Amino acid sequence: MVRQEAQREQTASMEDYLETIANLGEGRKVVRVKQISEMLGVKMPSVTSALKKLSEQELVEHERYGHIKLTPEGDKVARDVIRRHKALTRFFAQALGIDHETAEEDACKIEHVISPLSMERLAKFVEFIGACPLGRTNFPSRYEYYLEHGELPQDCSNRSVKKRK
Amino acid sequence: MVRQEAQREQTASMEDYLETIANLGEGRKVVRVKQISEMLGVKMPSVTSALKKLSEQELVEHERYGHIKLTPEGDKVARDVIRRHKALTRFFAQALGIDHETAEEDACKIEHVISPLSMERLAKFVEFIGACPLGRTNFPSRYEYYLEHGELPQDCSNRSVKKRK
DNA sequence: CAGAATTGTTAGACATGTCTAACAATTATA
DNA sequence: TATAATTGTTAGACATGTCTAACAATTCTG
Repeated sequence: MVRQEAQREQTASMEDYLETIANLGEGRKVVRVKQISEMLGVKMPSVTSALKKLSEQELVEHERYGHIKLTPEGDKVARDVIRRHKALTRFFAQALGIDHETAEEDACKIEHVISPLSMERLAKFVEFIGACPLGRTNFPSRYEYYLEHGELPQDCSNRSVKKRK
Repeated sequence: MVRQEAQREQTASMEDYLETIANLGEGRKVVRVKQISEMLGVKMPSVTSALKKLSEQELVEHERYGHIKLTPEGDKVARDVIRRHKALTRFFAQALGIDHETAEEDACKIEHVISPLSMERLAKFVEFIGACPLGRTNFPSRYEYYLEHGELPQDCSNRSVKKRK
């Protein structure tokens, strides 16, 4: 319950800017203030202002009216945000069966606040159910049945565990 | 990626205050500014200021130097935050095997940003693995093996699925 | 019950991050 | 290439939520 700001390196906002710049810059594409502003749903002056802060921290290279580019350090931070984002999206979509849009929205929020430990475990969970056929057949199918019918499938009781031959 | 503030009823901060007041008030206990401030790790003037806002919204009853109490509406909001908090804590602790302290911290953050759909699914997931013995035996035990050894347990491969008799 | 200790409030500063309005630079095009 | 359209920046307002310092009320205690 205690809210003792865990001294994150970056705020959620700044992480969003870095993430967006990395995504827009994929494949050496030129990144523009306008694009960033549209992607994040903010006005251009907000972007300019964020770029100024990120430049001061040497996470972004940016000169007036000029190019926008992540520094190696900025890229490192961005990659990490993107890694969390992807793992969370996979979790919501693949493990919980959430529609992709909602999965994305939740990932966007949670990526900024989740602890490294939970993040790691969550990623492993997704890996696990993807990799383990037993996980896949026993978990998702019965889980989906449960979601749909609100009660456990027939073979899901203490008795059936033993009885099965 | 778009950050179009989903018009939450309350900000994360205000939700934290409501949640804390509800928790401190359990069993008709008197709630004090000092306690709230300690619980949330903020100074007392921050609490006074938050109480003023919440009073204006009629979520809290508070008179100068007097009692602090949730209105029925405030209680409704607080209960909902607490419900999310508990479900998230259970998920991290019971499903992912995270230590209780970290589970709490993550719940505290995520409770303010997760979508209703994901929240519901996540709760159902925890219910499911708690209720379904097949879920329990097939999922957590192999999952834990995977966490510990970094690779799948022996009976977890396409071959073994068929072979098992 | 009076002074001391504690608790609570007010006023106002500050940080973050957003916005609008006005202006400047760049780019496209007639 | 001059002008129009677009893109980007600056300046400054505003909202949220925190803090410190100073003061006020309440409660404890000798």
